[in-house]
Amino acid sequence: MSNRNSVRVRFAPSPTGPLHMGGVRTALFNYLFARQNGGTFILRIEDTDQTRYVNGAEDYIIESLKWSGLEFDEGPVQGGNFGPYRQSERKAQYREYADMLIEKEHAYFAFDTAEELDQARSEAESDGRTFSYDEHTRLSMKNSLSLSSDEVKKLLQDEMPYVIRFKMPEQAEAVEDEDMIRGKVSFRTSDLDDKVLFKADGMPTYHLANVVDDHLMEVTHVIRGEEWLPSMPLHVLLYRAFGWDKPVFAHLPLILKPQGKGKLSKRDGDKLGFPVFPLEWTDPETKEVAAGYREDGYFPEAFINMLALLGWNPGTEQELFSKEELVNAFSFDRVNKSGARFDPEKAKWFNHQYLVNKPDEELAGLFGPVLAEKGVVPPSVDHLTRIVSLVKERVSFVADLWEQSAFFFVAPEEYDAKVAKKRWKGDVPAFMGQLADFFDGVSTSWDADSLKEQVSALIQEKEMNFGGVMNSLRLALVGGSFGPDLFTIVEMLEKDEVVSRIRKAVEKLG
RNA sequence: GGUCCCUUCGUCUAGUGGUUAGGACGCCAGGUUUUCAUCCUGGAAACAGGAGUUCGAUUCUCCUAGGGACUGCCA
Repeated sequence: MSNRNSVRVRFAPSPTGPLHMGGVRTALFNYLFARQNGGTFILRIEDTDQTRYVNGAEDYIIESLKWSGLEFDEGPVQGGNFGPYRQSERKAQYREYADMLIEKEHAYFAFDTAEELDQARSEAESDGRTFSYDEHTRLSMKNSLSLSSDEVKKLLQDEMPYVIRFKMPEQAEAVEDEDMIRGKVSFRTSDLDDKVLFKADGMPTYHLANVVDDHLMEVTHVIRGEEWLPSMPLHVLLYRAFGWDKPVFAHLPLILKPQGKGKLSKRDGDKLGFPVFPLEWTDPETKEVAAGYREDGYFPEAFINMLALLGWNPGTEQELFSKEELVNAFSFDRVNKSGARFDPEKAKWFNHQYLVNKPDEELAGLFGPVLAEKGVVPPSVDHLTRIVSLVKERVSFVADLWEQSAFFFVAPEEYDAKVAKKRWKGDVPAFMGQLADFFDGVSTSWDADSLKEQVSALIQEKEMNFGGVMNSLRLALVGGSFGPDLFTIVEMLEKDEVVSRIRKAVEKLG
């Protein structure tokens, strides 16, 4: 590594489908660590499996990171000094490194067909064992270790398909590594098998490509999901076989499903009604649509904040963090070892916090398109801003502002039956007619305070029940028993509208 | 099955060899709002089990149980 002091980390997803929220969190922790250390955040596309490549997945990954605000410094879009950043475009070099290992006798050719391997596996299974391609079995398989050099030469000349396997050291030893999150993690080589490094289709496997690229790209810290922990010893051994310094590893805890067993999956989202993907995704094959946080109305800052607290905590009681605050506060010392169950309710709470803290003008701007969708002629910016300020504390999402404020734009067509039954009775209906006449006759300034004063006086004069009248008036104006201060509503609705809504209610409710 | 990782309220988590085991989400109750929501106050709610070390373990060690990941010419 040329420059040991500068931190270089990478997020290396495989374009086999939409990026999972767990993937975004992995990217986030890489990003935070890079920014905190003035380092470089790299995006590398690991597309070595041609059979699993999904169209549009790479664009999806890039757009997801962009939406999440995780800008990378080097990657397939903007390039960099260590490109290309797609493994398919680095294809040529991997063979060279595989050959290097063969030369050093750390790897060998294996000619076993998929069928032969399947057979070996099922035979072992019927014996109650598990087949492992390792020092005990490799000599009974078809490879350059078991065959004579002439035989191998001939097979190669005949263009017999083959893979290149790593030769796990025969001498039993413990492979240890100091993980940034887990501390010392140890495996015995005798438990490990001879993994394929180079496939018959001319592409490297993840293990080879990953180690070679991390080395070539001068990656200093490998921050990835816990699912990679079992392959850590192989990777350590590969670095050693190449004679390279290994990066520092950090294996992140998994994100588990909200209920039941196992890690979070796409199905959980469908079942429990929350997104597992940052952006909406339409499967190019089935046309199935999977929900996204963006489309569901989450703010990227809230999404990122929520994700950061899933597996990491600041050690203080602070829960709301801007991206900059996260960069400063983040530390691997405070990343948990155990998997974290995802809680959709808490995700909503985060969004609510961000929504409430947003300036009313900004929310009004975001609310505009929702109104347009509802066919409402948008009011002035000032008016809309005021409406938003009155109802924003009641919602978690911009789209929900509609149900809390629709009555400001559209007169109610229906009235909450329960409220009507409880309030709209006795001498109230008759009084409501008088109230409409009163409002109609108001010639003084139309503002909440003075209207409240006058109406209160009227109620007192007629010896009406204040609560009954107020709730009935609310029912007439709003259609239900919810919403902000009643006289503020009266003021904002303006005289004609208030009068007409009361008369309409009197007519409809009798 | 094998290997490895993990284990504090329902969930996310803080924490210490001696604490009333703290906070947040959610839930419940009361207050404010003559509505609803917000907000405020309060409440229920956890150290997986068993040994050992120790004057004393939730904290250290071991075992058990439970959970998870991996075990592919997938990543």
